[in-house]
Order: sequence, then structure tokens, then C-alpha cells
Amino acid sequence: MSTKTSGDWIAQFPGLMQLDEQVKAPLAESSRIVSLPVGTRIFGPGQAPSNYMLLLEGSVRVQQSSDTGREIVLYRVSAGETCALTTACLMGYEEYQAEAIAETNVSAVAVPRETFDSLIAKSPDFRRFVFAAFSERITNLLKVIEEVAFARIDIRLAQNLLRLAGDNRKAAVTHQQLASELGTAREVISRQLQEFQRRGWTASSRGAIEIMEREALEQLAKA
Amino acid sequence: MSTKTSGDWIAQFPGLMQLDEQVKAPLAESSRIVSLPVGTRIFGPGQAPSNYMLLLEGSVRVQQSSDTGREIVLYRVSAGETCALTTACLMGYEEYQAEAIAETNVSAVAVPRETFDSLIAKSPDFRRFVFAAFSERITNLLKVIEEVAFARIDIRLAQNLLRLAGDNRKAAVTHQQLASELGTAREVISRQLQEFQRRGWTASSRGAIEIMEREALEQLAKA
DNA sequence: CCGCTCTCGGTGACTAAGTCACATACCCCG
DNA sequence: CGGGGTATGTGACTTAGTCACCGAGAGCGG
Repeated sequence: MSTKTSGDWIAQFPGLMQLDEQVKAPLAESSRIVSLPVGTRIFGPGQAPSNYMLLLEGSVRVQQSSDTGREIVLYRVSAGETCALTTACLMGYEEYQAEAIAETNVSAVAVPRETFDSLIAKSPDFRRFVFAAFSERITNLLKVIEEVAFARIDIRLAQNLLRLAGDNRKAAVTHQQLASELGTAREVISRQLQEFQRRGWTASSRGAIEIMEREALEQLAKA
Repeated sequence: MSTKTSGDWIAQFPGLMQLDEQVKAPLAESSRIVSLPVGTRIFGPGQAPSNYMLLLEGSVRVQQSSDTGREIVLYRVSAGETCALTTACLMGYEEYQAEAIAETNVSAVAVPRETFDSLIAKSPDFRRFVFAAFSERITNLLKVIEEVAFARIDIRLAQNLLRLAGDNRKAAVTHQQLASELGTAREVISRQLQEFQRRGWTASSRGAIEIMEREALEQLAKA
């Protein structure tokens, strides 16, 4: 599913809006808007990305799996952002073990490598846009390393519950999904949640966690 | 300690050698060769890098510390390579929590940001060089995440012992240093090494580990 | 509405890893 | 050769992850 673009989408990216007209033009002209249904695997081992992707709508989860079946979420790409690994892959011509999966229905702009290359070469602003996004992801990866290596699981769970719930009282996730977020095992999550529940901080139902005492969780999360 | 360069060093970087003369010239002219004694902190929190660094000689360790005093080595930069985080910092104008430390006496070429920017803009080859290096580091970081999150400590220890020993029979490291490599605690390393020793795979002396049965370690390392 | 199946969550028993506190051993330097 | 600083050893305990299995809900076809 793809259509040629008019370039209207450029306005959705603050970093691109102020580009010169002669930069915007080829960008708009050569790129395509693609729609991807939820669950689509966007890239993964043996499936190298071949376009530079700008997300217009939806959310993409980038994760890594171990051979023992455990998984860990590295980061998410949401509307208005770009996928760093895709970028890295384009830049370095190298493949990654990680995989990217559409968490929702996604619409995105796909910029072909040639256009990407030539824009990088021609436009300092475009470069800045790409690099800044890139830089942000790396910071993020470093944070993931720090958390996996050094942080307690109860703290990380509290952080993730709050993040996944957002402003809602309930987070619609299974224990297994939480385990995959943190890169741990389902049983570990189940036991931690039991402890939270024992303290009256959360309530569990099949496929959802209700936050009863947000403050207590926030307290733990920043410990 | 810094001296203006003649540009001879460019020959040490295969990726730079085939650059056009009009690219090499400003590179050689505006950059400086710097010497850093072992232990120098090259960047860290509150100490942003301000130059693009190309390593001529020596080795730089990039690591992250936790508030509980544990540390983990993210990667090393050795002669002929560049530091990705430095690059990212230049590109994204963002700061990192990680710190870089000279493991040996180091000599490096420091390219000022302006020169770096202009070369990125002008030379596709230089871009390729920078991006390829960058890309490689990211692959590496992903591998670190996978190992910290999923791999057994005995396996990681075996891998690191072999790596640190190289072709030598002995690796001159303390248990604490090994612990910092892996992002774990010293006691954990001590106990694992005792187990290796019990099996006759290694022998320990103060500040050094001797490899007795390389094959057994290699076997474990790739398990 | 019943029963089947599939996913989700609960649990016990065990192993692996990390923490804390403290005891030794070793080495160098004066 | 003695003492201080660094390196390593160890026990007791907590936290995290693994394995094997159970039972409860939810959805669906008959």
C-alpha cells in the first residue's frame, strides 16, 4: 500500500519544515506514504530496511530477542520520529539483530536511499535533523544498558507500568508483555505484581493492570 | 600537548586514504595531533567532547557507571578507529552519561567541529567513513544489551578472559577490572574464577589470570 | 448452553547472580 | 622488615531467573 506524496506531510516534522524548497521538493517527490497494519515486521534479521522511514502515525516497537525466547524492548518510534537503526543501516550498510514491529496501524513516509543520500549531502538542516534523532536514540540505548545492568526489577516495573498506563488508570498489558519490555521472565513479573498488589498499589485482572496508588509507584520508580 | 599535522597520519586510516586531495588538505591542516597519558578522561558527564577524534595509537575505554559504584565497559576505541559517542555528540549536540578513559598512552588526531562539519558536507567518502564507524558501534551496543540482559555470567567471563588475554597465556587484570568489564560485582567474578580454577581451566595470581585450558574456555565462550 | 481449546496467570522448588560484612593474603615502599 | 593499601576469599543472605506444572478465564463451535 503506497501512494506518491504531495509533501504535505513535511509540515508534521518541525525539523524538516524549515528546509529550503529545493530540498523539500525531491523529498516530497521521490518518497511514498506507506500504511502498515498492526503486527507488521518492518525490519529484522534477514530483512534489512531499504528506506529511510519517517513515522506519520502509530507506533513502532524495536526489540531484540534472545535464543532462549526472552525479549527486550530497545525503544519505540512514534509519530514525528525516525528509526535510528534504519538510519544506521542505511548509513553503514550493516545489518542488525534487532527487529522492528508495528505496534499499531502505522503510516509512514518511506524515503529511498538515493534521495536520503543526496539530501544528507546537500542540506545541512536535513543532516542536523537526522543526526539529532540519531543521537537521541543512542542516549536511549545507553539508558537501557544502565537499567538492565544495574537497576532493580521492581523499580523498572513501576516505571514501565506508569509509562504504559499514561494518564489512564489501567494499563492493558499481559504479564508476558511486561516481561518483554524489561527483558525478564513472566514469572518474575507475576511475583512483583503480586507484591505490588499485596501493598495495595495495583489490582490485576486478565490482561490488564489497574493502578490504585499512583504515588506509591512513582515514589518507587524514582528510587 | 598538540602539534599541527602534516597529514601523514591520514595514511593510517584506510577509509580516509582514498579521499580527494582537496578533502585531505583541510583535514591535515586544521587538525592537531594530541597525546594523552594513560588514565586521562577524554569525555564524561559534564565534559563534552569538542573535537572529532581519530585514534592513532593506544586504546580508549568507554564505560558507564551506576550510582551504586558498579561499572560496565560499553566498548573500546583502538588505533585506526573513531569514537562513536564523540561523533554522536558532535552531530546531535547532545550530552551523554558515559565516560571515556585512555587505557594506555594515546595519540590521536583532533579534528575541530567546523572542519568535521564541512567535510561531512563535502565528501561522500568521508561521510561513509564516519557513518560506517558509527554503525559498527551501534551494532556493538546492541550486542552489549543482549549479553547483559540474557547471557550467563560464566560464559561472558570466559569470552572476556580470552579477549583480554589475546594470544598470551596470561591476562593481567584484577577481579575488579573483570567485574567492571561485565557490569557485575567483584565477588561474582571471584567465585566464577574459583570454579574455573577448580576445573583446571585457569590459574590465578594477584592481578593476573593464567589460561590453562584455552579450549575449555573457548567451548564455554561459544555456548 | 456445553465443552473444548488456548491464553493467561499462579506456584513450588530450585539455580544463578548480586549484596554485605568481614577475614586474609600479597606486594611494595620506606 | 613492618605496615598500609590493594587484591582476593568467604559466609550468609536477598533478589532474579528457570523449570515444570496447575488451574482459571475467555472465546468459539456445535
